[in-house]
Amino acid sequence: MQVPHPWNLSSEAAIALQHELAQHIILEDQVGEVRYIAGVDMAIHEEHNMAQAAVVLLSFPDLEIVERHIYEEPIQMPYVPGLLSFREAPSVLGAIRKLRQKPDLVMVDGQGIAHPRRIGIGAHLGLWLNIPTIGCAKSLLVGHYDKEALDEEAGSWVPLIYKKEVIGAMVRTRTRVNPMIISPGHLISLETSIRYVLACSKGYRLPEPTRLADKLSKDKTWVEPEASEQPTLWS
DNA sequence: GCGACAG
DNA sequence: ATCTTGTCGC
Repeated sequence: MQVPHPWNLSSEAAIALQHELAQHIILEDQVGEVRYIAGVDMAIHEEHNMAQAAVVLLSFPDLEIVERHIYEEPIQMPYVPGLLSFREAPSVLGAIRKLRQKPDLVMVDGQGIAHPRRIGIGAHLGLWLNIPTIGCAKSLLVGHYDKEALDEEAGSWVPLIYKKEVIGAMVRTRTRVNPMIISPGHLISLETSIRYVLACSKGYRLPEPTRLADKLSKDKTWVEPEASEQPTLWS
């Protein structure tokens, strides 16, 4: 398939590319042993037209911080509902490139396949990296669910439906707090996605990987540690 | 035609 | 995403 591909596309070209790429998304588990989970997120400094992407690598199941990196670059694309990956993925990939250890699973802020064309930024990144990914969004892009059927207790969830199909789940990661929208990205099933999200939830609405990445992306005092001489043993 | 619309 | 203080509840 066409990965890599350019990211600065017109909306029409981007949508056409999504239709093509969506054909290659795999929702069967190909998740081997999970020892490292990465969380990624991005913040914007509108005044300087800069994007600050962050990646935090955690050990699993301990969830101890192993690595954290920041990557900055000018914003290239505007935010267009349904085309978020074209705005954020380039920066996020810049941050992921700094990882010394390859993650076994990546949790992304945004939708996985819970998207109009079944390829939100979570799924898109999974395809690009060829690594299992999970989409963890704070709000809905598309889909509906039975609000009454979702219990208030942490751990409960209900399926997210779109055009008669299950595209994800509304997951209560914390008691009496708005649910997170969870959907598989690539190389993983919905059930497994929910399992890892709950295993990474530690008393906050956002699971640890994305919660820490979110915090780091907004950090203005962060100074990237001394670049090591060790070569990366993957990307 | 009219709303809805990840971050 | 970002603009922003205090405040209610576990």
